[in-house]
Amino acid sequence: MAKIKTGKNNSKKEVIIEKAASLFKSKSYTASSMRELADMVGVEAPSLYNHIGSKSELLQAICFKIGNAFTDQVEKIKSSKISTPEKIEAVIRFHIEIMAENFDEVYVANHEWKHLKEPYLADFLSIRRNYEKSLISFIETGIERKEIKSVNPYVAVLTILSAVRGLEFWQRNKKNVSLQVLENDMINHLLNGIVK
Amino acid sequence: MAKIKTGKNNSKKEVIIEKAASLFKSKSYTASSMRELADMVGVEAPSLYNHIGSKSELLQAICFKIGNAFTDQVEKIKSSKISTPEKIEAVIRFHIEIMAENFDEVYVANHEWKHLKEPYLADFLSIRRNYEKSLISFIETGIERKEIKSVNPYVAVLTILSAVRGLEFWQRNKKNVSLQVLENDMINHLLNGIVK
DNA sequence: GGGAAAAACTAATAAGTGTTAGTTTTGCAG
DNA sequence: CTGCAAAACTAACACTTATTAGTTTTTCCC
Repeated sequence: MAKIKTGKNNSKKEVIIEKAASLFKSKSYTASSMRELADMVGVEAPSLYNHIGSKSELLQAICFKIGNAFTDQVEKIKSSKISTPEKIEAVIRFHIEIMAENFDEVYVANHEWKHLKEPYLADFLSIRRNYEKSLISFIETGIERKEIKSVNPYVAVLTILSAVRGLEFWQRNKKNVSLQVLENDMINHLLNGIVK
Repeated sequence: MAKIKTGKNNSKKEVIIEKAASLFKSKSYTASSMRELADMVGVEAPSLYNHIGSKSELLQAICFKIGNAFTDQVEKIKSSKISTPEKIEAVIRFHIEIMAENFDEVYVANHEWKHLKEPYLADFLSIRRNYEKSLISFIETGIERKEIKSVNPYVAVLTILSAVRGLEFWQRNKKNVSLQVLENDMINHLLNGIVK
């Protein structure tokens, strides 16, 4: 029995997950009710359970979709032979890209992962830790190769990742600053600073 | 009738707010119950209402305490006659300082302000917007004075504020990186970059 | 069109929510 | 020691929560 297609090329389960991401983003996971989600989907709450297992399964789907997207991208960069500044530039670019395409999901993964249940919480944190380690080793290699100043790699990664995460605040100024300016300026700032 | 002092020099209301910040930080505002908070204070839930008006009043107290702390500091810098890079350095330093001293409150203000009720939500957002504007005008002045590269001021502020906000992730590595290294490295990174 | 599976519905449950009412205990001023 | 106010308590309310059970409707292949 083929899965039912609704509208585009998404199963109903995927539609529910998308709407859940939007709802969880605007109201937070705990403050979102299955009844509200059902309203958005256009159905009564119990009907959701014909397609999903539970509320927390929705959060899991969102968090791991995003976690895996970032991990996949960083693995690609790891195996490419470009300079360290170029690697960092590539990281910032795919962060912005993933965020632009999956804004709600990224937001939810960043803000609501705390409400994952074990063992998913531990798994998610492990994914994040590994991702961080990959970036730290980029910086370490760059320092060895004298491409990067002799800084504390952990602090550099913290600074870069935090700055990039802050893109979630950018939306409200969409009109004033284009995606291109944002991307290029942030890369320049994080690589070369802003002092003349 | 003097306020009752418990332990140090805090009224019971202040103790409740402190515990609330700790609880809201670890479980989020919506997922925290007044019964849990009461447990932490060592009292039954209804007794809390002898000292506070409501759950959301606690969130208000936390958010505006932090919002005002940041506003006060930025006003001081505004009226000091130092160079723009020095101003930015000062901003980063007091962010780290306020965060080190009021970790839970800063975390809650950053993550849970969404659950403020009107008109407090609008007030809080207004405080934040004004704070951002102050920083943007620092950068603009710096560009005029040729102290700062000709960058988009909004993006520069977004980058700096986001990086500094990311300090909330630092705690788990307290052992590895000292506060001094963190502070100095981040300032250097955000001013001068990391590329050799 | 008949039949089966998928997915919708209504009704209900058990647990947890913030908060109020009413009462008892505590702690201090005179 | 008396009296009074502050602050604790228990009991309860009105509501919302995620989820299950049981039933009816819809969808779709043959």
